[in-house]
Amino acid sequence: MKELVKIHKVLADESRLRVLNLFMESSCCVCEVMQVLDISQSKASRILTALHDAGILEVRREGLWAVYFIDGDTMRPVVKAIVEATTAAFTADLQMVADRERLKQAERVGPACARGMCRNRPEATRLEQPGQME
Amino acid sequence: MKELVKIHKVLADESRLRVLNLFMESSCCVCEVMQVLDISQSKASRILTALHDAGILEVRREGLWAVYFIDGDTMRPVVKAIVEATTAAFTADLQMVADRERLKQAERVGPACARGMCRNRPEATRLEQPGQME
DNA sequence: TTCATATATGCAGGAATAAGCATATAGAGG
DNA sequence: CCTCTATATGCTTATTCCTGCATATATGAA
Repeated sequence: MKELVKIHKVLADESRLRVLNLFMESSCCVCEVMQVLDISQSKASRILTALHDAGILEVRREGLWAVYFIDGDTMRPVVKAIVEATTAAFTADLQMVADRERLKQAERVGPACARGMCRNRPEATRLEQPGQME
Repeated sequence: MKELVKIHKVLADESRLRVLNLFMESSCCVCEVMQVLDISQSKASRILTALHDAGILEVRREGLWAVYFIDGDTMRPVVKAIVEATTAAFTADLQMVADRERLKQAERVGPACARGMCRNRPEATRLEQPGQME
């Protein structure tokens, strides 16, 4: 009951839905999410944390990176059913398709690099953002 | 996309979930909802309106009563899938079972009667509310 | 230890939401 | 027309939510 409210609450936000959509493509870390959606680092981090708290995502640490991912086996059945019903609607959505496409081009570099402020990899720049589509 | 946000937003509330649960039992009107959940008339009305706006419930007018109901055929597939995944979790929930049970005892009388202020049917009293269960 | 980089989080302002109260609307029946 | 009853809604207040900014924490390397 409380769990149901929590799940729907976390999915009742456009940005969080867009992030969830990325995980249909692959696992990703904070830096990739912020690149693809062109959002701030804190926002990306909070979204991933929220999806994790709701039992949708798992995390593992890989060096400096926190890699979030979906694990259908550990996900609770109720959660899984709702997530699947939701992601099913992503496949055909233009915005979502574009996001997943952009994820493929994202590099696993951090916020500094993504902002072009990294001395070690100055060539890593922010991904191009298309105009809003709806 | 906008639709997905809307659906999850309307389901991200305990009272609205409890109301949705009632429709697994049968169609109902505002007065029955307010009796079973022991909430105000305006709150019951707003909840039903919200579920209707989200495309979950339909309405028909029966005299003075507005009868809301679920129509699986007219419901949009996305909505239907999410609603079904959600209601599946209701069947085992104690609170939900109790609510559905109480709905069977509810009479289709209006707010005035439910408050015991109706001259024509003074015997119609508010249903007993059990202690909070979780 | 100290630095560099990636991620998490405390805080504050503004926006959206929820609920009660009072009132408006609508149908049924004189 | 008027009255009664059921439902819808405008207004106000309290609370919750979202986000940016700044800062803290964590990991790896020198």
